Amino acid sequence: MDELRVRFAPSPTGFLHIGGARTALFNYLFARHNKGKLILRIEDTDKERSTKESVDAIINGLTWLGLHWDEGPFYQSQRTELYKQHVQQLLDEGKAYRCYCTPEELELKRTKALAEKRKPIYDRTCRERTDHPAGKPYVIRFKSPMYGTTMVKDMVKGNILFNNEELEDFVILRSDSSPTYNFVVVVDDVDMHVTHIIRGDDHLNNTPKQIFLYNAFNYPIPQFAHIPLIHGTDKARLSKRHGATSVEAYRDEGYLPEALDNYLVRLGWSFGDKEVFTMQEMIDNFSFDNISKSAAIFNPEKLLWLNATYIREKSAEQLLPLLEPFITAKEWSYSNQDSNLLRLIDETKLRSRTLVELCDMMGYYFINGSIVNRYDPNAANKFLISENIPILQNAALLTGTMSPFNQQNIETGIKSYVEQTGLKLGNFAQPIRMAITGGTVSPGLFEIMEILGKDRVLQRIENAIDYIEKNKKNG
RNA sequence: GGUCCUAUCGUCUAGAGGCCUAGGACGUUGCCCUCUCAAGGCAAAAACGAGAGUUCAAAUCUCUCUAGGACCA
Repeated sequence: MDELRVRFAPSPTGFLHIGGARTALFNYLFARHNKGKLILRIEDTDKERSTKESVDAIINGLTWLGLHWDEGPFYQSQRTELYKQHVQQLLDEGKAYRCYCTPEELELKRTKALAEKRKPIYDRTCRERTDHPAGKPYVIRFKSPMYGTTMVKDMVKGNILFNNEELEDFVILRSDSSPTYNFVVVVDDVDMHVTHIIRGDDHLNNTPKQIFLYNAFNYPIPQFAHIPLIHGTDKARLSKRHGATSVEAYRDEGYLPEALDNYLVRLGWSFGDKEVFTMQEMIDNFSFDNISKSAAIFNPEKLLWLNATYIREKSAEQLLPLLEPFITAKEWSYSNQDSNLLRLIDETKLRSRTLVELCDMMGYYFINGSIVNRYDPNAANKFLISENIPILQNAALLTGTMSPFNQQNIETGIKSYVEQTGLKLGNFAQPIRMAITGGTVSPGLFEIMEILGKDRVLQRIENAIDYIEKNKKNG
């Protein structure tokens, strides 16, 4: 069994969030780098909190991120028989025992221990008990070693030594006969022949207990890699309070999966000064030698920058299908063959950091009638004023004479006009930009004019003049 | 409370005792380019948590403290 096998084992109790996604990514990269297998295991033993929606969110999120698994998804809820067998096995071998202590008794022992400044761990009352009082509820505890030390060898943290005296005879089966987390994880990892366990370092303290169980099952201890957690800006563990933390939310906000993957891989992992990675480069270079040991704070600004970088690198043809859901959400329509739209995307993409921004910035193109009701109010107040009526009128005149109406002609036409009149190009251009796009920000004016076409440009300039005159009367 | 982990610019990080006057990236600021906004180019500000020790030499090794975090209750 020399095949390397790793697993990603989320609980379906929420959405696939950023931290989970990064754990999945590291598992995926490690598996691919080493030509191993990635197993997806859904840890849905908590029936109260596990939902089907959450499972779907995990699967959709991983798929969207391009993190493909080789086996599974396996569901713990369907493996209860296996866990029962393993509990029985430990019982039969004398490695576990029934404990009849009641919660009240345990609480009493704990407070007493605390008062006497002893460790509040289970005192092993039932460890050697041989009677089985009928009808009395019990839990099953594992017989932990009482002395000595346990070494966790971790690819990230190094060797960590735990004192066995600190660890208690932990419960493996609750009184309602449901198995506990530490037990189930080990049974599954043994059953699935997992060789490397890559998970958040919130599990580090569970590891010695799990090592006891591996030993009890005579299974070789897997290699561990406990990766540091991701924190929010307030340094607390990343949670819903920190805004969008689910992978699907980022998708819906117009982020590209390659940007999110790239951002996440650099959170805790580095490869010299390199910042931008293709998936293949990540796979080729990934190793636990360059993982940092400390928690990382999630920085939305840098993710935005990476997303912008990836958007810029895509062609308009690649971008258009990605834009589709955002465009249709606004009830705009378009044709895939529209070369003007493709040109506009190419121009606008270097001004947008997300697909949502990109889509929003092209609104003036999708509207065919008047855009007066889309005017940016501040910009309209500044540029659509009586003093600018002559500029707009002259722009309309110029536009009317240009043939063919293309970027080149528009540019030379407008520039020579501006030169003759002694105006500044900026003073001339902004009112026109305002009239035809509804705002003060857009790609190059001459190109936008060509892309919109002569008819729409003329129409919108007229609308703008009307708007000014109407406002004059009202004001 | 106990156990465990962690500690370099605001943030992600490079750094394996001398290549460190601490490098890169995001962000910030200034300048250039320019029809607006971006992009791009150039430049700047910005960090080794504190204290002891080891060493000729410490961001790097050791210890203590401090601060964060996680787990167990």
